[in-house]
This record gives sequence, structure tokens and C-alpha cells, in this order.
Amino acid sequence: MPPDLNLRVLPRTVQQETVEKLRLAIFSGVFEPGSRLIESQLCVQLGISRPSLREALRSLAAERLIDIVPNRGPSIPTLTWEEVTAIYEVRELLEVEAAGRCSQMISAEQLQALENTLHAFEKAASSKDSLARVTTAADFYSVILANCGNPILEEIHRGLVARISLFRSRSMSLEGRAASSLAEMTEIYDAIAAGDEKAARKAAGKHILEAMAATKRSMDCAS
Amino acid sequence: MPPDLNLRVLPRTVQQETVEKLRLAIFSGVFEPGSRLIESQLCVQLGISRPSLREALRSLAAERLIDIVPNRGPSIPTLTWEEVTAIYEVRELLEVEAAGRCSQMISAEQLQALENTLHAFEKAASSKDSLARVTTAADFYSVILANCGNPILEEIHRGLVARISLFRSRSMSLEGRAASSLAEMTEIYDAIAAGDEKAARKAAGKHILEAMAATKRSMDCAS
DNA sequence: GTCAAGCAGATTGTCTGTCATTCTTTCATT
DNA sequence: AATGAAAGAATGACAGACAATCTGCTTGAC
Repeated sequence: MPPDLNLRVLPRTVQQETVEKLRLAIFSGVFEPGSRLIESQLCVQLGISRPSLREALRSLAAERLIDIVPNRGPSIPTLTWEEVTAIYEVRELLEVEAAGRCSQMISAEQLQALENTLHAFEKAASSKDSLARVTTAADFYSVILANCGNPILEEIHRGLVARISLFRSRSMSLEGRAASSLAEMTEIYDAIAAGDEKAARKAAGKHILEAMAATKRSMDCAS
Repeated sequence: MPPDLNLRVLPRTVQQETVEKLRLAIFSGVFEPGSRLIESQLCVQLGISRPSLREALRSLAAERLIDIVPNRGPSIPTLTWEEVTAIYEVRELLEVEAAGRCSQMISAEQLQALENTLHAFEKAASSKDSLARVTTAADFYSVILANCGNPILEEIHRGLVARISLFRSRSMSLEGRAASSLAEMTEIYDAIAAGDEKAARKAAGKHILEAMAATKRSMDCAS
């Protein structure tokens, strides 16, 4: 018998669902950055009690998806360019490593899955659905991170990407960014498919730098 | 006037203090790995109400310092060797990068602070206080991470180190580990003081690998 | 007219108490 | 000895309440 067979059926608690709902809401930009979240309002909107909501908010605060200031309550963080840069820099570290490892150990089946996400992004890139562009691009990374052999790397990467999801959707909407992004991602895929670790790392690094530059352009426009 | 001068006096809430108390308790091994935390017991011990405690527990769960299974409640995670390895591997990524950056940008003042932590560890290494050995070693890294120019790197590193604090204290108690650890840390310090980025990265990488090997030895002993 | 002081409403921090649901353990039965 | 059921324990969730704090607005003074 496998030692840690995880057959336990996890009942979904109100708190859990609330965390996920709010996380999704934050991703999709329902809340303006800097805006405050009023507990009583959220309770009504979500149809839950205050204790359950507050527990969910503490989880999100620990993930850095919201800020909580004592006696002022939760609010959506307003990231500065410095913070966004810092996040991109760590993402670069993680993704380069993950792409390199992935190229050495990915299975044929998972490689096929990676190709599928790439095609999905290709389709989304030529469409007008900006949300689809971001999610399909995220799926592409997810497959890479899931096949790098290090679950911690994956977990931390997911947390970082979540924190800058808004900026990613903005930069992905820039003229021509989706197209060049597709080219860079294809390069990463080709290197991984060829099992070329060095090329995979290089392509992943280049992709992040381009994404960071695009984000900066979009931030300059906005401000 | 500085734009984001942070003068706000942060009132300490019960929830916050509870998180810190519990975090410290987990670090110092008050709870056995795998043991369950009973809400009602903790409430009495900490002198707080259940809602406040539950909020604190959600924060700790998001930090991965405890596990919470629906309808079973919180417990101290039991890390497998695979997970510990994964954490060490990411730590290596982060610390090597941080040491390299630090060597290029640390101020004279902070370099002095780094030297002080090294001396503090030297003193602790020759003593019998195993807790002091771990905390002073952690202080040494903290200074490096605080001076790498990337607060996100620092934040994530802190989170990872927290998750394996128990293992670190165990491995640091191994015969001779403190001494060799001191030698490796001195090497890191010298490279940073000399502004030699390549040497700093190399020394930091070597130190982590040694620490990981020591942890593995201590885990093999225990099991 | 402008600025400061103070007041009222809104919001959060925290607690008590309650109840249903789910686990855990013990005990009895086969 | 293995199975099954029942009692006890613990968690998930809610409602309600009250003090402390913050926010914005009105009032008053210069």
C-alpha cells in the first residue's frame, strides 16, 4: 500500500470557498487597487457570516493578496514599480530553474500537455479575450512548474504570479505583446521538447525580461 | 516629504500576537510534528477566544506552518525528506542569488552588521545553546537577504527557513556541524567583504549543500 | 474665507454563546 | 478477533453584542 495515499475526500468549507471566490475576484480586477474591502458588505455579497469572512481574509493577507491594517481593515494592495520589479526578478530565478529542470525530466505525456497549452494560448492570443490570454499563458507556466520536480518551486511561483495578475493582464493587452509572447513561449517549448537545458533556461530568462519590460510600458501608460 | 513615510503606529491586535506566539512555539519545537492542535486547549492556554484563535490559525496555515484538514482541525506538518530537499533546493537558488547581489551592493555599515552576526554565531557555535546556534545563524542570513536589494527574495526566504526550523536545529546539533558551518559562513562573509560576486555565490551554494547533507544525516539518525 | 475642534456615523476587534456536522473512541455484539 | 453502533469530543458556522478606533462632516473661532 502506498504510504501516503491521499484518498481523503476533502469537504469544501465555507471559508475555503470564500478564499477562492475572493482570490478569483481579485485576479479579475473586481476590486480597484487601493480600495478598501468592507467586511459587512462582503458578508452580504457572499452570503456568509463575519467570522467565516474574517478567517478567509486572514488567509488572503498571509498570501499577500490583500493588506490588512489594524483598525482599518483589509484593502487591495497598490504595488509600486519597485515591488513589481522585485517579483519579476524572483520569478525569473524560479522560472529559469524550472524550465531547465523541466527540459531534463518531463514525460512525453506532459510534453504533449505543454504543447496543448501552447496551442490554447495561440488561439487566445489572436482573440480579443484578454482574460483568456492571461489564463492560457498561466496554464503554460503551470505545466512547466509542475514538471520541474520541485513542488516548493511550483508553490512559490504560483504565489508570486498571483500577486501580479493584474499587471500581467494589462501588459498582455499591449499592442503586439501577445504575439511576441507567443514567439518566446514557443522558443521555450522547443528547447524543452529538444531536451536542451541551456536553451530552455535562456529562453525562459528572455521571456521574463520581455514580460517585465512590457509590464513597465503598460505601467508608464497608466500613470 | 517622503511619499510613503510609514509612521502609522500599528496597534498590536490579539490575532497578531497569537500568530507570533504560535509561530515561536512551533519554531522552538513545543509541538511534536504530526500532533494535533486542539482549539479549545489553545484558547485556554493563550487566554483568547475561539474566533481570534481561528483567525490566527488560518494565517499560519497560509504560511504552511501548520496543516488544517476540514473537520479534523490544525496539526503540525510532518515533512518528508523529499519536501525538505525541495525546500533546501529553493533556498539554494535564493541564497546564492542574494549573496551574489549582496556582495555588490552592501554598505560598509551593513557589512559591519554582518560581521557582528558572524561573531555572534562563532560564540554560539562553541557553546551548548543549540537554540542560540540556530538563531544567530539565521541572523547571519537575514543580514544578507536584507541587503540583496530585493524585498521579495527576503520575504520568501524567511518563509522557507521558517518551515524547516526544526530540522535546522537538529542538524546544527550534530557533532562538528557548527564548526564547519562557521567556516563556510566565514567564507561567504569574506567573499562579500571583498566584493567578489562569483566567490560569494560559490560559497553560499556550498554552504547550503553542506547544510542539506547535515540535515539528511540527522534525519537518518532520527528514523 | 480658512482652518481647527469636536461630534456622529461607520467599521473593525473581540468576545460569548449556540447548534449542526463530523470525527474519534469506546464498548458491546457476533 | 473483527465488526458495528453509540457516546463523547472537536470542528464549522452563525448570530449578536459591545468597546475601541477611524472617517467625514458640521460647527465654531480667527
